[in-house]
Amino acid sequence: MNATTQNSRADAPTCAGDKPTRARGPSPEKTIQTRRAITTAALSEFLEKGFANAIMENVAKRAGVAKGTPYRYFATKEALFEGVVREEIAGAFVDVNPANRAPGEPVGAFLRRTMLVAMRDIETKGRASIARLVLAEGGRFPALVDIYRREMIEPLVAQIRELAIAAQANGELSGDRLVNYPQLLIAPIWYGIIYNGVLDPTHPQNIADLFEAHLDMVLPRK
Amino acid sequence: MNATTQNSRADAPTCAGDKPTRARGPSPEKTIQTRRAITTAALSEFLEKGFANAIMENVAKRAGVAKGTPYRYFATKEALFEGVVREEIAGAFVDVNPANRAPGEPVGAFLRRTMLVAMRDIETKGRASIARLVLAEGGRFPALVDIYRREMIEPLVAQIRELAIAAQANGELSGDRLVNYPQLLIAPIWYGIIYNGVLDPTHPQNIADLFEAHLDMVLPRK
Amino acid sequence: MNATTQNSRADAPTCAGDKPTRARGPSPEKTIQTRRAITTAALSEFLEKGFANAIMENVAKRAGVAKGTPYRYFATKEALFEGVVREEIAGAFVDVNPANRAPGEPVGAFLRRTMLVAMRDIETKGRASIARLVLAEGGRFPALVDIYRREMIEPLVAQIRELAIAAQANGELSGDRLVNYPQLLIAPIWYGIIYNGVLDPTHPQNIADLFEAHLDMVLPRK
Amino acid sequence: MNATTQNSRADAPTCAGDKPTRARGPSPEKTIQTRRAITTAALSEFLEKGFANAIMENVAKRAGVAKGTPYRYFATKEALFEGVVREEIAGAFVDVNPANRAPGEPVGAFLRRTMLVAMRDIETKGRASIARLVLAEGGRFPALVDIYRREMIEPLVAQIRELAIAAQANGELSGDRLVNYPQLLIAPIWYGIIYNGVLDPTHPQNIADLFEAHLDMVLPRK
DNA sequence: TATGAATGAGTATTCATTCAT
DNA sequence: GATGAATGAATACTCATTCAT
Repeated sequence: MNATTQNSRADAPTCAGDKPTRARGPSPEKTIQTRRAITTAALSEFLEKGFANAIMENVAKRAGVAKGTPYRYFATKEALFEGVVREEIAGAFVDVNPANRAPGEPVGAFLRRTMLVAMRDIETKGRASIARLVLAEGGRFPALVDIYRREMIEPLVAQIRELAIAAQANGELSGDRLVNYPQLLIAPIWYGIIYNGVLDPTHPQNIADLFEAHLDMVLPRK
Repeated sequence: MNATTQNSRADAPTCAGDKPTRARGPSPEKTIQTRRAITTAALSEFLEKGFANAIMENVAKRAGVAKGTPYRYFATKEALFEGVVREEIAGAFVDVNPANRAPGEPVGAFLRRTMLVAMRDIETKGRASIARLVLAEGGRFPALVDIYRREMIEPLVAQIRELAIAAQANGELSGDRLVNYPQLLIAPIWYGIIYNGVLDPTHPQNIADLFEAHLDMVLPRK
Repeated sequence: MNATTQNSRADAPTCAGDKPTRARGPSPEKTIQTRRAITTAALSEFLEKGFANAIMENVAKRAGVAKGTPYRYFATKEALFEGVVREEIAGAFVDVNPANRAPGEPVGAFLRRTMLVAMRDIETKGRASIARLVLAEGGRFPALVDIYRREMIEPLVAQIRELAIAAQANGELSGDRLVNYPQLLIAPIWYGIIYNGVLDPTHPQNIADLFEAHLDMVLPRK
Repeated sequence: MNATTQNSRADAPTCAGDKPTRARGPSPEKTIQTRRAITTAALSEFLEKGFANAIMENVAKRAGVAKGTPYRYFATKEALFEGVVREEIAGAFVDVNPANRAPGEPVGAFLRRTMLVAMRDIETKGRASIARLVLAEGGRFPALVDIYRREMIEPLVAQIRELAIAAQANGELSGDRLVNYPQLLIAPIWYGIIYNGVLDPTHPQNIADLFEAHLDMVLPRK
């Protein structure tokens, strides 16, 4: 807010006439950094422990701030959780916009070069973790699930339905099952997510491979 | 089921054909009733609130017993949770034993008359709920997941793999994707489970329909 | 372990006309046995854990009876404790009655052949344990301490005072310290009791040796 | 004692001779006050009730803090007990270092002007109470007893042994009983401690008088 | 008399949240 | 804005005691 007015104060044992280059007042950059440190720390904590077992003081420690500081950014633990997960959800969308399909490009090919590619790093980019968090805590945070559904699931399913229609039109697909149940296309991805996260974390499956095999069955190349 | 344990009184050696020897002390039947009341109550509580938010005293209240009574049966909240879920898991197995396939019966037909049928009541019989509980709490209860995987997932996937091989052999199935990834067959079920439980409980999908559509794509009739 | 004790009932599947030598109704001997089993068990439990940490159910188990049985003999845990300790106190008295001193026998000699001898088995006979129990729990059980003082300490100290007077009279003892503070004679015994029980149980002192050295200083032979 | 720790604020580098740099956060002095209030309260509670019957909430109340506050300083009731008793033990040592004996001063005289004097306020200074606490709870807190033995008993007994040797050398003492059993010198003190604390609190003995009479018998003046 | 299932008052402990500095 | 000491509601768990059988 008051840009460049305030110093971290510790840096400013300013006695008479000893004035720093920057004026006093809170530095907005620092605030933003602090906030990011807190959300990052909180995400880790929530991913590791789940909401109920996450401890606010741990979040503060991980972020390198005092116990009370997170409360300056989020009024409650719940608000922190929702805020953090909401932000992460926002960046996790997988886009298979039919408009990007090249003219004459088979739907299968299009999905392979877009969605399948996105699946390669679903684990490393944290998207799978967020999905698991939503699954585990969704029951207690319907608002979060609403966002997730609205921003992630529904748009994706809608795009897939369009693609299914196109695939039906160009003969790649026989029958209307995928048109009626476009979710069937992403079901293996969810399976991979829960398998790797919960069912058998010690023997993780490659989600992309799983998805590719599924594509091969449902939308065979050629 | 617990006939052996509970009838200790009825089995007791009686004299002139009349009343049992064991005349003193509390009745074992009551114990069994109490235990059942507690596990039932606990299951509801855990399903509603999750492990961390379940309150032992609520369990007792729901069961109509005193606060301390559940501790006579389960040493800790954790033991209660594991005990209850374990018992439920035991009764949730879906069996598609290939040995039950009629000679000459197409694999698709077999799956439709066994697995698809089982899916009709997956929600009402509590199997879906248990699956969700395992998903939500599995991170904190690896032992539970181990059981679930060992008793539910792995046997089922093994059976499916066998069926996939059979399907490949009799020409129902082209390619070996389902042989390599038999999980793909049940992925839609998991999707339905998490969809109905978390992603959009207000618009539940019919899991059987979803599964049937999937079967139609992967193992078309005729 | 308790097979022998507990099946007293199982051994008597008495049917019609098969009548035991003893009539029915409670056998007074058995009652007495049960009572003794309980007090013995309770003493061990209290000695091991102290009053507060002693558990009634453990007492019952050690005694080979059901949880409720001790309550038929002692109304409360406190009553059990007091009853048990009281009984033990009764049997622990060390008698140095001056009347037993042989005519002309030096007081020192008399004490060596009576009290010193009693000290040899103070640990093995449980007298030291009881003393420690009284010390540790006396604060919470003044009534117990009253008994202990009245039945053990005061009579003993009175006897010692008499002996001190006699010793003074016959020239064994110079000065009236032991007449005024007869407790000084038994102080080393108490020291030994607390040393062996609390201060350093791993290097127990021989209480009799300690007491003898003390006697040698205070009432030297010849 | 804690001068170093507590004056951190006063020591802070100040500018033109005015207010300290550390302007933010709670004051460390208050922390020290709180801690002391808690340990003091805890000591009273433990002395009155013993460990098992002491109630944490009472400690907090006595200290004038909230129920949770003691846990900021001591992780558990046990830690609080050990911490408090440990601190008290540290300040309770009775020193009769032979090096302080004046040249030519009789050992008896030395003990009268050092140890006997220390005995005058053994009850008022809380040393007797601590000893009783160690006696009563030592069974459950061996670590505490270890400290007590290492810091109090053993050094004292070692010093007494040295003095006994000196007394033997200068003819004050005949025989080697006190050299072999130096504990005999302090036995009356222990007797007084347990007598006043447990055996007959309503008729407390003057421990110093008791000890003096003992000295008179063992190390007579002149 | 004896049994042991059930009771529920009593307590240690945790941790989100507040607020004086 | 930031700090971290203090707060106190919430809860798991224990165990003496009761009483129907």
